This record gives sequence, structure tokens and C-alpha cells, in this order.
Amino acid sequence: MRSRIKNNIEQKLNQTLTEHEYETFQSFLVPIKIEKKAQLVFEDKVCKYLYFVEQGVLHSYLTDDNGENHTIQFGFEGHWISDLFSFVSNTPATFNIEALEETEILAISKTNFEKALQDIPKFERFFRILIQNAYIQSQHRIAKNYSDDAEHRYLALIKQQPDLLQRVPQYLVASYLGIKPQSLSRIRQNLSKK
Amino acid sequence: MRSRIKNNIEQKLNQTLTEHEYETFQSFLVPIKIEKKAQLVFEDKVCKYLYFVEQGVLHSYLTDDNGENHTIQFGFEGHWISDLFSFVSNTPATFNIEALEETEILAISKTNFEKALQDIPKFERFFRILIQNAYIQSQHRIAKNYSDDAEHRYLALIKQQPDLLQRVPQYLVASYLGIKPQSLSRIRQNLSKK
DNA sequence: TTACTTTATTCACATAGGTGAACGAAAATT
DNA sequence: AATTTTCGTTCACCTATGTGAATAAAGTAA
Repeated sequence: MRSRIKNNIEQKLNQTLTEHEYETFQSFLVPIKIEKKAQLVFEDKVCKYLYFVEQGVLHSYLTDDNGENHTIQFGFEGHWISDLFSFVSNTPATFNIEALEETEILAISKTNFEKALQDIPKFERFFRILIQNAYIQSQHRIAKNYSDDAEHRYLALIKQQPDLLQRVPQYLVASYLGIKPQSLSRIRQNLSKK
Repeated sequence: MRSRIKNNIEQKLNQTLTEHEYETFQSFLVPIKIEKKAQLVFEDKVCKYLYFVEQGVLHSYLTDDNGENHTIQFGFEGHWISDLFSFVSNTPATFNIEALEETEILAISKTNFEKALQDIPKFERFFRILIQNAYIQSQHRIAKNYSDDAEHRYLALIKQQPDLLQRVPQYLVASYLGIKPQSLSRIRQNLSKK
């Protein structure tokens, strides 16, 4: 059952892949299964793959000078995750990526990624759209971080992804929102009083 | 003197454009000159162009529910700026874009943008790299907003772009940093005491 | 030049979110 | 099942940044 990635590509391209295109692309992918808490990408080591999540969840996070972790992204099934800067520039990663559950992923190496761009013309377009969407979301996140307080950001997040708290621990949700676990706890307490 | 954009493209592609490619591309561009404070993109109206800044500065910003403005991006010469989501999805913009000086830009409409992607194969690659860089920067900005306080963000910003305060008013720098002008003033005062 | 408008500074006070500790609950490990 | 570890909550207190007002300084227009 590898077709989640086919859907992902076809949906972004808004057109189907031929047998041949899909077979070619598939040959570039390496399936990996990792345990909960296993780490895929290490800050300070070059991130050599892009990862597509077939099943499970990962998160990318940054460790700051005080040793605090800040969640940059959750990668649920059907999403791509990586340290893109490290991947494209071959420099040490700034993020770590770790599984939050037992997770099945498909990895594409840089060499194969470049082959895919060359051998499958559609793929350049696919990847542009993928990044374009990610960029738009990230601009949106910056905007919301500036205009909304933590309570509003929390409410918007669970509205948009109601099962988030069932899948990831609350302290990571806090971290994604840019606040401390105690603060999220306080916000939830205030909300429950209303 | 239109070659700034040629450099921009060749540098991102890491290869030169043929005469023909460049001429074709150039035919898709509309040069525009706008006065200081003129507005290019209006929130709630569809943003129909991508803009390349030849000379001058623009900024994109969001007006929140309290009527406060938040700077999303400065667009100096050599950079692209737009409300990308509005542009790609034909929906009303969430950002405004305005000139901070008399500014010369090159605009490409959606139709021409799509023609460029079709007619010049390299262009799909160019645009992917353009967005890829923007996305990487924006991930980085999110990370720094989480891990650094306003004083550190300010210092990092003026280190990276020492002439910023000469080109844009301080209250916009504050807004870009996610703080109020008074707070930036206080931060600068504290720094000058050290 | 003078008048007007916009921008920057300073201050006293307010508030959202951080800090560190204590505790219980839940989950993982043995 | 018992033990240990991780997670979430609550609390008292702290700090960075926000708020609103007053004023000065700089920029623009007349």
C-alpha cells in the first residue's frame, strides 16, 4: 500500500501520473520504518533525504542555546518533512526530526531527487507546488504569530486539527504555539471556565 | 537597465539564459514606476501579479482586527514580492503591499507567468528555487522568533542588513520584529547604555 | 521661514506569558 | 503489580513587552 504518495503527487499536479512515471519515481524511494522516539535527522549532521510520511507522525524541532526545544513542524501521514536548507545546500542541519509514534516513511536521497527532476518533467512542477504551499502556510503562521495571542492561536489550531492533542503530547503543542507547557495549561484552564 | 532581473534568474539557476529565453521572458514583464506610499496590492482584492523590485523598497503587511499593521516582508531591489496565496489561488489578498520610496518594479501577470513556465523550461526550475529559498528563510524566521527575544532579533537583523534603518522607518522595523515602536525604542536605549 | 504632520523617545503602569517548584496522574519499564 | 519516568496542572512570583500619554525631533508642505 504505497499509493498515498501517488495521490499526494497527483493531487498537487492536478493530473494523473502514467504507470511509467510512477514506477520510475517509486524506484527512487526507500521505505523506512522507525520506532517511536527514533531520530531521523540530527542537528549538525547533513540531512540527506526528503521524507514523505506514509503512516505515523514526526516532528521537526530546534534546540536553542538554553537547551529548550521548539517545534517547527509536525509531519503527519500524507506530508513531507525534512531540513530543506541542509538538504539543498549540503550543510549541517539546524533542526532535528524525530518520530512521535512508530512511523513508516519513504525517503528520497538528493541524488535520486535530482534524477527525478530530470527524468520526470512533471516532477519539477510537483515540487514547486509542494514548496509553494509550504511557503504560503509558513507566511500565514508568521502573520498569525504577530497578530494573535497564544489563546487564539491554540483555538485556531485545534479547530483546524481537532485530533492533534490525541496524537501528540500537549507540551509539543505548546512548543509549536511558541509558549511553555505551563502556559498552555493555564490557557486551557481559563477556557474551561468560560 | 533591466539586467538586474537577468542576474537574479541566472544566479538562482546557476546557469546563463540564452538571448532567446531572456527576450521571451522580458516580453512577459510590465515595468511599473510608483511613488512613495503608493499601494500595489490591496487586502481583499485579488493580487494579480508577481513583482520584482528593480529599484526602491516595498513592504507587505497585514492589518489585524485591532487595526494594527504587521510587516511580513520588505522587498528591496533584487527581490520578489507578492501575496503568493492570492496570486496562485485567485482569492482576495490578506496582505497589502506598498512602496516605501519611489520604486521601479517589473510585474508579471498570472497568464504570463504560466506562459513563462510552459515556454521556457528552465523557468519552472527557477521559480522552484526562488520559492524554496523564500520558504527556507521563512522557516528560519519562525525558529528565531521562538528562540530569541526581541533584542537579539533586532541585533541579528541590523547585523545582517546594516542599512535597514537608513532605508525604512523604525516603526516598520519594530513591526517586522513583532514588537511595538516604543519597545524597539526601549531596546535601543538599553543597548546604548551597554 | 512657519506651520503641520509624521516619527521617535520616555515614562508610569498593565498584562501575557515565563519560571521554578510541588504534586498527582498517566504511561512506560521491570 | 510494583517502580520509575514522563506528562499535565496549579501556584506564587518574575520579566519582557504592551499601553497610553506627553513631548521632542525630524520631515514635509505652504
